[in-house]
Parts: sequence; structure tokens; C-alpha cells
Amino acid sequence: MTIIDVARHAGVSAKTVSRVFNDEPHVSAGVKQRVREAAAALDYHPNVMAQALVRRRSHLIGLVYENPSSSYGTELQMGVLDRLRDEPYRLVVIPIASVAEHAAEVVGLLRSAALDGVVLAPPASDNPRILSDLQRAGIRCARIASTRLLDAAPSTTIDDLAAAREIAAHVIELGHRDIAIIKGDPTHASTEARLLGYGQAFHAAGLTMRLDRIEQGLFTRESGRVAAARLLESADRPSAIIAQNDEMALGALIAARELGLSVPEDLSIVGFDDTELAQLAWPPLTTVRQPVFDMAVAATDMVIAQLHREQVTMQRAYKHVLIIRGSTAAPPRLDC
Amino acid sequence: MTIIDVARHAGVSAKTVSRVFNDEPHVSAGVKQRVREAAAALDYHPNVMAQALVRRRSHLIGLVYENPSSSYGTELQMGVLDRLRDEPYRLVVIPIASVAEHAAEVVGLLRSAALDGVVLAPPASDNPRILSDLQRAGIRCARIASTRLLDAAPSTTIDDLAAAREIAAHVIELGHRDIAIIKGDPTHASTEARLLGYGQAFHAAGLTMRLDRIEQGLFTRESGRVAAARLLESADRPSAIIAQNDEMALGALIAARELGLSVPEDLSIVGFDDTELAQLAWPPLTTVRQPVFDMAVAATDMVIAQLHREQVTMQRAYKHVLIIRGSTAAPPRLDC
DNA sequence: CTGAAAGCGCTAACAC
DNA sequence: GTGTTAGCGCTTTCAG
Repeated sequence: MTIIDVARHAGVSAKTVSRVFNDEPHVSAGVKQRVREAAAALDYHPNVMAQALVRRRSHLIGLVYENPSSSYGTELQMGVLDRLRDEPYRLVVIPIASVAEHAAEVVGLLRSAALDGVVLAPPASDNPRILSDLQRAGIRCARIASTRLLDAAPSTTIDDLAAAREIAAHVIELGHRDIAIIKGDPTHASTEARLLGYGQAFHAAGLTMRLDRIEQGLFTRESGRVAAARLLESADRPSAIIAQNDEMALGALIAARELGLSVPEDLSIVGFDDTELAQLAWPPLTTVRQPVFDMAVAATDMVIAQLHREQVTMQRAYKHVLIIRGSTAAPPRLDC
Repeated sequence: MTIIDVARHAGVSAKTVSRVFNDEPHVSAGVKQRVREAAAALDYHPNVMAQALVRRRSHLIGLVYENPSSSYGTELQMGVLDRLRDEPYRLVVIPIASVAEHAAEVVGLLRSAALDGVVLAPPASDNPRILSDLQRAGIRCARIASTRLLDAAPSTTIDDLAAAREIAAHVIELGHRDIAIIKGDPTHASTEARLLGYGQAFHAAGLTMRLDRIEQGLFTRESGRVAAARLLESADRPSAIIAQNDEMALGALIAARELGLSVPEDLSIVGFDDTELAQLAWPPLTTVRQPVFDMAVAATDMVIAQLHREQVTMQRAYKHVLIIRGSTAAPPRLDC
């Protein structure tokens, strides 16, 4: 059933059917009626691919993320879906195993998906190659938690440095002196920013950061578990662990449990992001909230605004909030 | 940049360029080479929408689910993505707030997304209207956890009845006699099946099911919390709660905590599905495992097989496994 | 207010 | 091996 069939059936031209279906003006009520009836009788539905070809719009918006299964990824996706509800755009999920390795191929992939626009999560959101390829390909984008090239494309941001400083300061204030850090994936820019933030808090408190207390993780639960196990297995173990996200903090919690340590009595643990995991963990995690859902809504909004050729906010900064829960307490007193 | 530009640049016809890009045979190596160079020089990328129009294939596969944010939804999606990796198909996420209410509009929505095929999760997977509309629209599908119309379309199944019977039997074996049930969304077929399974276990043990011990939930955490609160607030409270999924079991856990009850000492709680939540909860949930990820992989495979006109398995049954964790124990002894 | 003609960029079917 | 012709189903001119 094509537009031609409907046109014949209604005794009008194809163009008129097109007008009716696109709510264009200048169609008499009678004709409109006849066309609608003919379409209903023939169970006609416009061919979306033909429309896409001629309009040069697929109405597809992509979400690019390394690890969509994480709590962070879910929240992100829910934000995009929330903004897309009641809009004539669909969400295509584009998982990329390793953005750093495949940066050169990413935009080719997006192109072959015929996307009108994309929401870029870290670390793609900070990748200069991807950003410039995207522009050349004419694919609109908006970015989640960018840290650099802030005028290259619209982005949402948080102050990683300050957020990291605050959560480290909280741990220090509790009385901890021997504090270990589990870093995130080195290909994410926030890994460095957060580390610097922790460093500032240490410095302000007159503490020195011991490099042998910094473990490399990958933002995954398992990497957090392994890193924490390394830190906790020695007799000389830290009294607190600062993980660069909740997923790794949960891994640390699991490692502590495996070693028979109680949290927070023997060990304090903090995360970052305040994803759902943080409340679900036992004890619930002290962390710093990053409004991922809201950022995803805003980024999606920025993409749509571009597609509609509307005024686009180039940058939107979000506030973080320190969330104190049960995974932190004063360090154990060794000398009594 | 179109195929014509490349053809001109390489001094061949458009069809030849098409042949090269589609790896068709009968193109001499030299020509192939020239075409590739011309394409590279012009930064040519085939227009996917034009291909889609003429091939009648969008290479888009949809995942229809009511609540993609849940742990169950995430697992489902990861299964689909896993099967789609390295395939030239993309995943479009189609959340439907209430399948029961909008059944008549669902296929129109899918149609307007130009999907080649869809994976249907409950309760869409059991909806006759959706199934028949899908067939009329020529959209291939495969279903997750279907319970009926098993030859209407390919499906994956588990034995809800047996699984429910087993987990209820486990609770009964622990010595519980006063057992409450939190039902799931009544528009899902498994709600009834599982209830019947619990009933069979009760009957086999010579217990009667008290209707005033059956609460209606909606498969959401909050509905589980509210239902459990109702059950637990009376002085005459049950010693065990059987929830029809993990999400509601977690809600029950939260309700118990709010009322100062310890699990499993004062109250045993079990769920269903064995999603990630079950291991994350504290105490971890006794539940019955449904291999959602595997089922999603299989369903996606069934969709792809249809698109490739290959032989399709019409039904694939999965085994459930009783998983005993910390949320269940013998009931408290009242008489000592 | 309505319609005819001309594509959008690509590929199927057939020639040569 | 390679090119030609004719669409895919729709929308965009531009006439009337």
C-alpha cells in the first residue's frame, strides 16, 4: 500500500495525500476526510524510509557509551528516553567496547546507523577525534560530563575537581590519615580531574598522598574488587578507600567482606556518582551525587534543539552534592 | 557526495560502485581499486536511508519493554546487544508505559520506527493483539518468557509454574506456615502462573492459602514496599513473604527494615528472576533464577534468523534454578 | 486549493 | 565484467 494507492482510492493526487498526512494547510475539509477514509480502508501507513530519504532525517538519536550495563549507563539511558517521550525520535543504543581504541571508527559506525544526532557519554564526550569527525559527518551531538573542548559542541558538565575535593575532605575530617585511592579508567578525563581534587583536599589538610596507595581501576566493579584486595591484603592497610565511582566502591566493599573486614568499623569506603548502587549496597555508600539523569535529559534536549534549528545552550553546569551514608566513619583506634 | 560522484571520479558506472561497496562478485581487481580510491578521496559514505528504501530493510531491531530501568530490563537489553554485536543491526529501545492500555497503538509505533524486527518482553510478548498486528505489518518478532499462543511466533519460555512451586516449597520446608504472597502486575501472564505454582506447593504441603495474605503488587520496588508494609504492620504478621519478582522482594526488604524487623530472623523473603538486585540486596535474596540474558540472546537470534530467511526455532524452553541466599531461614519460634 | 513532474540515492533486472 | 534502465515511496518545486 503506497501513497499512490490511497490517492487513487480517494480520487486525488499523491501530493494531496501527502499534504493530509503531514498536516499541511490548503486542503479542503472534504478532501481531507476522503483521504483519511481511503487510508483507513487500505490500512495505509507512510513508508518511513522513503520519508527519511527525501527529508534527510531518520529521526534516530544515538546514545554512545562504553558500558551500558552499569548503573550509570542505565540512568543515562533513562534520561534520554525521558526526554524523547512524546517526541518523534527514537533511541538507538550504541555500545562501544573501547572508545580510546576505536575512536577512528566510531563516527563511521554512527554514520552507518543513519543517526540524526547523538548523545555522547564519557569518554567519547571528550574525544577530539570523534567530535571533529561528527562535525564533518553533519551529525549533531551533545555531551555528558565533558571536561574539555567546551566550545567544540554543546555539553553538560560537573565540577569533578571540587566534587572530588569535597568527598576526600569528608574522609579526612572523619580522622582518616592513611587513605588509599582507586582510580578509574585512565582514558576518561574525569579520572585525572578527580585525582587532582583528592590531592587538593590532602594538601589542604597537610597530608601527603602516597603513590603506593593509589591503585589503578577501570570503573568496573571487578576492577574495584581487585584493586581493593591488593590494598587490603597487606598488614599495613589503609583505614579508608576512596574509589572514583560507585561501581568500584562496591567492588571494594565486596573485597572487604571477603577479607572479613567490617565497613565502616574497620574500613571506610566512598564512591562517586551516587548511582542506584550506592543506596543498594550494604552498608549504603557515602558518595558524591552527579545528576546523570538530568544531564542526559539536557543533552538530549540540546540535540533536539539543534535538529529543530533552535537556539542551543552550549554548556550547562550541574551541581554535585556530597551524600553521606553508612560506609564511612572515624578510623579504628589502634592505640587503645 | 553520492554514488554518482564516485562513479564519475572513478570513470565507471554507479552500478559498479554499488557492486564494489556491496562486495558483489564480477568486478575486476583494478576497477575495485579505482573505486575504493575515488570513494576515499571524496570521503564517500553510502546513504543508508536510500539503501534501506530500496532494500526494504532498515537494519533496526526493536526491544519492547514496559520498564527498561529495572534490573530485568537491563539484563534483557544486554542480551540483545550481545547478540547484535558484530551484526549489521542496531538496537532501538521502545519503552511502552502500559502495554495493556496501549496494545492497539503499539504496532503503529513500531511501524513508524521502520523496524525490521522486534524482541517482545512481557507483557507484550503475550499480547494477542500485538502479535497479530505485527504479523499483518510484516514485522518479524521473537518473544521473551511467553506463556501462551506458543505457535503464533517464536518464543523463549520458562516453566513459571514449576519455578514458583519450587521456591514456595523451599519456604515451606524451612518450617513457615503463615506465608504471604505479593503478586505482580495482573496484566502479566506469569503473575497468574506463579500464583498457581505457589498454590500447588501449599496444597502439596497440606497448607491452605489465605486470600487475605495475598497482596497485589506491580512488579515495582515501591509496590513491593507498600504491599509488604500492609502485611507487616498488623500484629498478626506472616513469617515469610513470597514476592513474584526480585524488585518487589527488595521493596519488602525495605519495608521490613523500616518496621525494625530483621531478615531472615523475624521474616523470610524470597523473590523471583535472580536479577543483579538479588545479590546486591542485604541480605542477598533467595530467589529462582530465570536466564533473562540468555533468553534475550536467543530471541534476538530468532529475529535475525527470520530476517535471513533461515530455519527458525519456534520455541526454546529455559531451565530455572532455585538460588538459596541469606533472606530465608526457619521462622522465629514464638512458643519458647 | 490541487496536481504534474522531477528527483532523493541507491539497487534489481537486464542488457551487452 | 560492466553499463543501462527503471524503479523503491515519498516530497519538492512549480503550474494551474
